[in-house]
Amino acid sequence: MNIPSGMSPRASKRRDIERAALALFGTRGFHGTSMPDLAEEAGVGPGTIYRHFESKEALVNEMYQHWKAKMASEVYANLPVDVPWRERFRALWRGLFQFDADHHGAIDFLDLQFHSDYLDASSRALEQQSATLLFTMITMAQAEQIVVDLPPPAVVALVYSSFVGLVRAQREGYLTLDDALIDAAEERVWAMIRR
Amino acid sequence: MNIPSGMSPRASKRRDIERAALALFGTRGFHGTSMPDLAEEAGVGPGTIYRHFESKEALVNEMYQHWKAKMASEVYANLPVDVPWRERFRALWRGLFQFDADHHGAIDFLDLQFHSDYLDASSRALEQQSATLLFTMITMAQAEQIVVDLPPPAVVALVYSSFVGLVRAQREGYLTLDDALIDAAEERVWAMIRR
Amino acid sequence: MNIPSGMSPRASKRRDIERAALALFGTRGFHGTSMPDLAEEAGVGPGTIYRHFESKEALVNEMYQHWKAKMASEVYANLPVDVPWRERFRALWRGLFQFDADHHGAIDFLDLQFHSDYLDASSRALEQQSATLLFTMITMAQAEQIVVDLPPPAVVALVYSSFVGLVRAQREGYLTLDDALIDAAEERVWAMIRR
Amino acid sequence: MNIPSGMSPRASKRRDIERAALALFGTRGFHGTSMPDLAEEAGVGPGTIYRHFESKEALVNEMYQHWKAKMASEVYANLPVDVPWRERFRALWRGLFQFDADHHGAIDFLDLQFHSDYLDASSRALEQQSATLLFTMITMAQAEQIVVDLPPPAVVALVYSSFVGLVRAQREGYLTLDDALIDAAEERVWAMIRR
DNA sequence: CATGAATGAGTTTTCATTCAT
DNA sequence: TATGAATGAAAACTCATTCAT
Repeated sequence: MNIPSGMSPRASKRRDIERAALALFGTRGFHGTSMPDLAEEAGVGPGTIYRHFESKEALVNEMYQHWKAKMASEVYANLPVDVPWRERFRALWRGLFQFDADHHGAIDFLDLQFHSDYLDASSRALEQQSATLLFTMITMAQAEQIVVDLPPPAVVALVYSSFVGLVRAQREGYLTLDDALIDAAEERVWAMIRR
Repeated sequence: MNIPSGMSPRASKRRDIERAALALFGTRGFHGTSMPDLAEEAGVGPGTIYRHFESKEALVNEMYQHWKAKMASEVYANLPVDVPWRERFRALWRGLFQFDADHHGAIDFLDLQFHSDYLDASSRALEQQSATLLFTMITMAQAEQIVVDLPPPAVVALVYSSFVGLVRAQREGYLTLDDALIDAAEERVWAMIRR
Repeated sequence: MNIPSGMSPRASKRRDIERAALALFGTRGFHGTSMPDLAEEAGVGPGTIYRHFESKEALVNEMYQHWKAKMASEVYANLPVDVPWRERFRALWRGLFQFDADHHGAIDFLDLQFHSDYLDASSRALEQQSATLLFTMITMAQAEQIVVDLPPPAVVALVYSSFVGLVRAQREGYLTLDDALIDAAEERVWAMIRR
Repeated sequence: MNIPSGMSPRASKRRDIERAALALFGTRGFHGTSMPDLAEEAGVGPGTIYRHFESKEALVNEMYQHWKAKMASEVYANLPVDVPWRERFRALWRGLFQFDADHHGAIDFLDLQFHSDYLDASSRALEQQSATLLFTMITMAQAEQIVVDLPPPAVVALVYSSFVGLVRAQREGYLTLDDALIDAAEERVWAMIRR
C-alpha cells in the first residue's frame, strides 16, 4: 500500500475520506452524495468512514469547520498590517485565490454547504465569526473614508461573491484564472468598493 | 376550495406544486427535498404530482427552464435599446432585483440548481443561451470602449454574482434591499466594470 | 386479495404486521427479529411496516402495551367479586390459561420482552400497574388471613411464574395443557399460597 | 495488570470475556449484545475474543454448557441420598439459591438463552439431560407417594419456574432474597408439590 | 383526475469477523 | 499472542414511484 511518508495508515485513510468528501459534497452536494459513493471515491469500505466520523452530518460539519478555519488562518490571519488599505485589499484578494489554488474544491465546498440546515451550531458560529471579522474590517476602512459607505454586509457580499463568481466561472470552464486576470479583477473590484 | 378565477382546478394544483417546488428546491436543494414533503407543502397527494410531471427530475428541469425563460423575458428582453450603456446597465440591474422581488425564491432556486448533474440538455441549453446573450452584450459594450477589457465571462460573473450575493445576504438577514441600496450598489458595480 | 370482512385493507395489513410481530418477537426476541423477516412473515414490503409504526421500537412498545392492556381487561378485570378468595383464585388461574389459549403466543411475547431496555416509559408504567393490581389483591387476601404471609411480590412471583412455567413447558412440547391439568395445577398452586 | 495468582494471562483474559458475556448476554440477550460491547466490558480488544472462541455463537454455546454443567454439578450432584424426600427437596431448593448467590447472573443468563435457536445440539443435549434428571427424581418421589401425581414435567416446571420467578423478582427490585424468605418459600413450594 | 397506501430499491448505519502489526 | 483498524454484509429506515380506489 502506498502511504504518504510520516502518516499512519489510519490518518492516511482519514485523509482519503476527507478528500473524497470535499470533492463529492462540493460538486453533488450533501444530500446528493451517498456514503457508499463517498467510500468508493475514498477507496475504503463504507464501514470505515464511521470509524473516523460519527455520522454523515458529523463528517460534513467537521469538514466545514476545518475549511472555514483554514481559510481564516491562511487568508484572513495573514493580512499585512500597517500598510495602506489598498495594499491590504490586494493581499486579501490574492490570498483568496491562492487559497482556491492551494485547496482545490474547498471554495466550492464551502459555498455549496453555506447556510444548510444540516450545519450545526459550531459550524454556524464559525460562519458568524468569519463574517464578523470581515464586517469589522470594512467598518474600519469606512471610518478612514477609504471604502464606500454601503452597509458592511453589502460590501462583503459584493467582494466575496465576486470572488466566488470568478472561481465558479473557472470551474464551469468559462475562464482560466491566471495571475493577470486575478490582478485585473482585483483592480476592478477595488474600484467597486473604494470611496 | 379556493381556486383562482380563470384557472381550472387542474391548473391550480399544478401551480401549487410549482410554488412548493420553488420554495423547497430553492432552500433545501433537489436531493434534500422529498416528494412527500413537496406534496404536503403543495397541499396535494404525492400521487398527484405525477399527473403533472413525469418524475422528480422532469419537475426540476421544467421549473428550471420556466424560470430561466421567465428571467430572460422579464429582465433581458425588456432592456431599452438606443440608450447609453450606462442606462441599459441600470435597467438590467433594476430588472434583476425587480425579478427577485416579483418572484420570491426564484433567484435562490436558479442559483442552487446551477450546473447540477440532474439538469438535462434542455436546461443546459437555456443556461448557455442566457450566458451567451450576456457575453454578447458585454462584448458589444467593450467594442464601444464602454466596459473594461476583461474576458466577457469574467465581467458577467462579477456582475451577476454581485447581484446574487446581495440577494443571498438579504435572505440570510444581513441586509434589506430597498431601492436606495439597490441604486447605490448599481453605481458601485458599474464603477467596477466601466472602462 | 383476501380481506377479512369488516376490515379495511389498511387495517388488515396492520393486523398482519401485528400478528407477525407477536410470533417473531415472542420466539426470536426483539433483537433477533429483523424488519425484513418481519415483513416477509407479514406478507408485506419492508417499507409498509413504517407506514403503520414509527420504528421497530415503537412497534414493540405498541404491541407490549396492547397485550398488557388486553390481559388486564380480559383476565384481571373480569374476576368475580363477592365470592370467596378460593373461587376468585380459580377464576384468575383459569383466566390466565384461557388468555393463553385465546391469544396464541401473547404470553411468550410478554414474558420475553419483560423489562427490556427498549421498553419505553408507557410500557413500564403499564407493567407497574399490572403488578400493583396483583400486589393489592394479595395484600387484601392476607388481611383476611386467607393467603400466606410472604411479601406480596413473592406471592405474585410464585403464582405468575408457575403459570408461565407451565405455558413454556407446553410450548417446548413437554406437556399438553388440558382442562384437567390446568385444574389440578390450580389446586396445587392454591395449596402453595393459602394460609 | 492484575492477574489472579495461578492463572496465565491468557486464561485470565478468557475469564474476563466469560464474565462479560455472562453479564451482557444475561441482561441484553444474545442478539442485543455486540462483540465490540462485549470486548469493552471485558477490557480486551474485539479481536482477542476470537483467539478464545470461534464465533459469537460458539461463545454463547460454550457459556451455556459451562453453566448448565456447573449447575448440575453444584446443585443436582450434591443432593443428599438416603434422606427423606422432604429433606432432599430442601437441599435442592437451597442449592438453587446458593448457586444464584455464588454465581451472580448465571440464572438470568440460562433463563434468557433457554431454547434459543442459536443453541447447538450439544447445548440442547445438556438441557435435555438436566430436565431428564429432574423428571426422574420426581417420578421416583411419585412412586413413593410423596409427590403429587401431576406429569413430572409439570411438577418440574412449577418448582423451577417458582425459583426463577423469585430470582427475577429480586433482580427487578421487588424483593430481597434472604435466608428467611428462601426457607419460607421452600415450605410453600413443598406444600404445592407434596402429595 | 386525485389520492394515498404500498412498494422495493436505495439510504445511512451497525457489527461479526479478519488480519497486519 | 493481543490488538484494533478495516471490512462488507446486513440491519433499520427512507423515498420516488405506482396503482387500486
